[in-house]
Amino acid sequence: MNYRSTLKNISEKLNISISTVSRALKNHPDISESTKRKVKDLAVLMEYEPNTYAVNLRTNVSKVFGLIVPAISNLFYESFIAAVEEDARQLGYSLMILQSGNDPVTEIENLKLCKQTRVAGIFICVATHAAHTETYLKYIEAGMPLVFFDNVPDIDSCNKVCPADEEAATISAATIIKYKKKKVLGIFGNPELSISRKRMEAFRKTFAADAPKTQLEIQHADSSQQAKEIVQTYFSSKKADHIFCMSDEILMGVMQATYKLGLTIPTDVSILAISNGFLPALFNPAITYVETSGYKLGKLAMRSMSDHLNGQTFTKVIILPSLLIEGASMQ
Amino acid sequence: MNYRSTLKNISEKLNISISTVSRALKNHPDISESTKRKVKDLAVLMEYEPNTYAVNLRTNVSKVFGLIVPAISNLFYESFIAAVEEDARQLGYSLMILQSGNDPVTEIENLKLCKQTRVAGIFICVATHAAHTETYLKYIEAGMPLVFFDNVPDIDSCNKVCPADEEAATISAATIIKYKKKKVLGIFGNPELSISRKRMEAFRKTFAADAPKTQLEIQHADSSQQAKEIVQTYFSSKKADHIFCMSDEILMGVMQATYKLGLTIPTDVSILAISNGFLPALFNPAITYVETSGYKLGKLAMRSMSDHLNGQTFTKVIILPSLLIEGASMQ
DNA sequence: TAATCCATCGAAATCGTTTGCGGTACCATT
DNA sequence: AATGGTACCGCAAACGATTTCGATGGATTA
Repeated sequence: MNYRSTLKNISEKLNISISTVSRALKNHPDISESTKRKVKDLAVLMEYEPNTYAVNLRTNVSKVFGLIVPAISNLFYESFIAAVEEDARQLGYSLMILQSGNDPVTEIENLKLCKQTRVAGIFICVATHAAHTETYLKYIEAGMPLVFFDNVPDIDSCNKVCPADEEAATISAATIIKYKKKKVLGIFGNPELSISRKRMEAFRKTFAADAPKTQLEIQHADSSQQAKEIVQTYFSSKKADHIFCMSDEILMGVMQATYKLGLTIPTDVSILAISNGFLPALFNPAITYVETSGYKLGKLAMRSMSDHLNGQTFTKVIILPSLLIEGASMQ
Repeated sequence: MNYRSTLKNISEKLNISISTVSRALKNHPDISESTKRKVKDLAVLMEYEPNTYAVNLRTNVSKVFGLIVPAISNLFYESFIAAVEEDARQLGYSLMILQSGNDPVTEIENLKLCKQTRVAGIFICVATHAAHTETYLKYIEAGMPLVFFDNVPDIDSCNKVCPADEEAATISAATIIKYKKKKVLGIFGNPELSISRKRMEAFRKTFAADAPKTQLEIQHADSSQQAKEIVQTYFSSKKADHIFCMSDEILMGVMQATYKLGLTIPTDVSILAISNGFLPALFNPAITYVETSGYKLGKLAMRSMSDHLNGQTFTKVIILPSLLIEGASMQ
């Protein structure tokens, strides 16, 4: 690379001072048009590009956002990342993406790395078992622009963007009730996750209120494999006329179990999931789902970040509304 | 953040010079053990962390890799990224991820950004219609460590890691021949992509050599939607006993078409795909596929990058061997 | 005793950019 | 002729870390 193209370099060739070159390139009013022209022309010719590190060192801010997720290989995060990247580019920022592997220790390392890199802000979906409330608070109090998304800590005064967990579960339950299902198997994720808890409680509550006679069985699965086993075990003794899946991962396991069991959808059993939207369209019949879009959430997250960066002091919690997308997995 | 913790800061509190502090923290032999202790203790206490920008400005290298992909939301790239991120972390590097959106202009912008950021190296999967051979060469000649992956340009002397395109297609064809399929519909991606061309040619060649009497029809699809339409149109007039899918995206469209057409797999039509492995397991029956793992490719890419960084001067092309994973979509 | 050596440390330059402040020249007013 | 104003531009000090080249003082050796 022509790393050798610097302000000093240009200034020497033009016999003017470094400051003048710097100002000329920035259209400073102090500099005459003729000088600006000469400088700019030479800068283009020499393929001048400011040294990011020198700039950052001086200004102490960088045009980079940190983004921490449990794992990149995930339909939801993936689309979230894509959305954030799009908007970041628009604003002249780029993205440093870090995986925590759902490990609290790695998560902290990643946060440190972001701090070291002096990122302009951090998007973070906290790890399942991470309860570093103090750590997060430390960053917030130090003025680091922080936007939590999806799985967020129990901190009041911080910026969060979340899918409407309760609403999604409520809509799900209401839909199941509408179809007059009597025996429902609801599979949720790890109960230590706030998402799982919130969804489950809202789910339960809706049934209790609107269809108390429904036979409701709640189970928890940590992986799609577990979800699959739950369904297989369940159907070996009992039968349900509906299976609800809290997430894409669970949906995957459930679908495989129905294949194995030879269950026809929706006649033998109907299915409804909360999903990002990619998987449901893959099956036949298409699965009816309540959408929680990672992409849309990403857009919201960036807006929250921008607001913060633009000096908005009060924190806020943004909820992404849910949407029922009808497939053909219910009747 | 306690950005105020600098070498100068520490040196003042200890009444020693900045240089001594710097050396003490780096275990320089010139510094006495007692001084080292004092410095290190205070550094920990003050949560000292070197200013990355100052370091980079001085050394002119950063511990960041650039990674450019057409899109993050893609099963293959996603797992590739995950693998690279894992290894990068191990080596103390982090990842700057950029999407080109498959647009040559954006791709160049991203390359520039990488250059500006003085990344330690770049992983890049070039955009479909990108033929900036000169641009790539410029970077290579300037000494920028570059590793091309998956979709690579036609440049000889550069580092590439690719799935074994020919081999994957050859294995696919051989498998189809083994099952004695007579009428095969092969759907490939955009023919302008070297991947598509390579796979198609190898595919054709195998049939020509080993089963010349097979009725082979080749079609191209740019999206899963197109793949779906191709199958629907095809089956409206003719019938095939096998459909081959060059990629996950095509597989998606094909599967939806078979649903629509009411085709049973593998009795009505058998299916084989080249895939990352995620999708095939989702269907019932599971799709037989030839694996091209993004994850494994990511590992290889990082190895190539490391070698380059460690002074290996000769370039090389690494091919990731293919593997047939038997599902139940063929009989 | 003088010369040498080693262990410890500091001063200062350097990386490239930004910016406050001051300076020069020139023209227009009184 | 003295003053004020304006348009341009340069000096030099930051930003924080690294590193070269010495410097110092005490211990060792001839």
